Amino acid sequence: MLGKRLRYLREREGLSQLSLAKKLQIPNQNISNYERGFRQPDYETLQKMADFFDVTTDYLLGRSDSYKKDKEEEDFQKFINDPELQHWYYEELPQSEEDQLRQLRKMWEIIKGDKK
Amino acid sequence: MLGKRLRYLREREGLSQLSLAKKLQIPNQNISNYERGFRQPDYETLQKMADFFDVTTDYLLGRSDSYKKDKEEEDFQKFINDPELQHWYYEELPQSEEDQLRQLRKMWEIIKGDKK
DNA sequence: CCACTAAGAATATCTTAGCCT
DNA sequence: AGGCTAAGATATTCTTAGTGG
Repeated sequence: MLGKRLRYLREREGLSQLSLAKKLQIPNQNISNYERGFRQPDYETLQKMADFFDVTTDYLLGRSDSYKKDKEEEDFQKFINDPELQHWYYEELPQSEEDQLRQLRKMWEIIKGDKK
Repeated sequence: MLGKRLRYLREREGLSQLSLAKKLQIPNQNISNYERGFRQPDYETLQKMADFFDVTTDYLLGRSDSYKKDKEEEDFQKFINDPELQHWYYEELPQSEEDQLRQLRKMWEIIKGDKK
């Protein structure tokens, strides 16, 4: 199933196996093997592909027919990538990335308010 | 990252590695190795885990902090698993599963109407 | 009971090169 | 170019115990 999705996405972008391979930093033979279902990429490569095509791994694996990321999650990602936020937040409190994320998520929950 | 998520979900359910292993039909040593990040399950097992805990693979892999499936997709899944639908649809037209899915998706788009 | 460790066996993937259209 | 195939080398996972809390 991953093979079909991968081929679909690649051709959709008008890319050759080789050009995609270069972008993903892997040999083009691997792409061929993945698309034909002869090999399964390791998780790192799977996620590279998901990132590159901007889809979920569930979509790549054929678990979901929707390529879209979770809406809420998407909104949150936009929130934490807001330049303004970065300006007043990140420079203030040096702390672990995990703690930052947890804190930001709480703030986000508050900001979006009663939508919950 | 998968390890953390897996352990979290398992303990959340109050399961031992052994009991989870039995449910997933794999040796309990594998669970231990996955949780500690020494091994990576194949995609089949990954999806078994996602199904069992009812989360996305993106969540398991740590790509998403949201465990929730895409709302739209979830609704669609409910739709196609509706017993009534199965009754009047599946028995009528024998065709490939892919075609069925494509057709059902179109119907679903129509049914949910202007929500789009 | 529960989680972790070890080591050989089994499997899968990677790499490199070549072939076909 | 673009895509596929082959085979040895490499790396990973599985299996089957066994250890310790």
